[in-house]
Amino acid sequence: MATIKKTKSFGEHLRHLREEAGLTLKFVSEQISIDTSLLAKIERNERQPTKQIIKQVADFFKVDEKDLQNDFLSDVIAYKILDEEADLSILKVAEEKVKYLKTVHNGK
Amino acid sequence: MATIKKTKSFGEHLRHLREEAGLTLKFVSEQISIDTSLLAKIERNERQPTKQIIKQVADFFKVDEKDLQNDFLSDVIAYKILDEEADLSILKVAEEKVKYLKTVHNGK
DNA sequence: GTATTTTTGGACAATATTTGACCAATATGG
DNA sequence: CCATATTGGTCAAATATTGTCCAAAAATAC
Repeated sequence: MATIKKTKSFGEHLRHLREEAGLTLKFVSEQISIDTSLLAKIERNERQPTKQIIKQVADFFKVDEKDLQNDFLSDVIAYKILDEEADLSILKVAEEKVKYLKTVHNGK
Repeated sequence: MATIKKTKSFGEHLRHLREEAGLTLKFVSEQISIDTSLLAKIERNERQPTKQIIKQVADFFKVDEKDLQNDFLSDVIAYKILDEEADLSILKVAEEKVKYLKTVHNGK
């Protein structure tokens, strides 16, 4: 019960913000000037938000933009892993690669 | 010195396999029937290998296909993080999301 | 119930990204 | 030099993604 759903998907998170504020898709989408259907799809993870949209949403709901961006990025990664049916262990490998690539410093 | 470079990029790994076998790009690319220049780019991480190509390479060098695939996927993730200049901590978040999404089981 | 509002879902053109092929330029090394 | 290996650029074609439009379905209110 006391389960805090920290690990919502990006879309669920968005929806949560909106519903908590008691607002409709139509209203919010108009405020940030995007199509209602597009926002709905983003909440259902059927469309990816652009950085622009993430910024607008963050501003609108007064949450940290970087946090939202990270939330979205971790979503992308999670879905990729599910997609490819890859093992979770590759995250560790990815982490080491990031460190490696950072030191190698070929900012490519 | 005794540093084992476990965390090579996918391309480096490929190149390593090829050079260890003492083979040229031309030869290997002909064996697996892809353009020499394409294979070169893959080794330099300038082109992404298709699953097909990964399979062919794995077969050719007699390495485990799944391993190669994972190697590539972790590369993709690592580059994405570098790209977005995201914090490594999002990997932990991604991990939790994978677990969450698996239980929620909306195999979507 | 039915009217109204909200949300979902599909179709689709527009746009963006990625791919692989081709070929020239550059390196490597006899 | 010459031959062979590798790199790098360009580009059309293939592929993927986007946002819009609109209709269907679901929820909410009356």
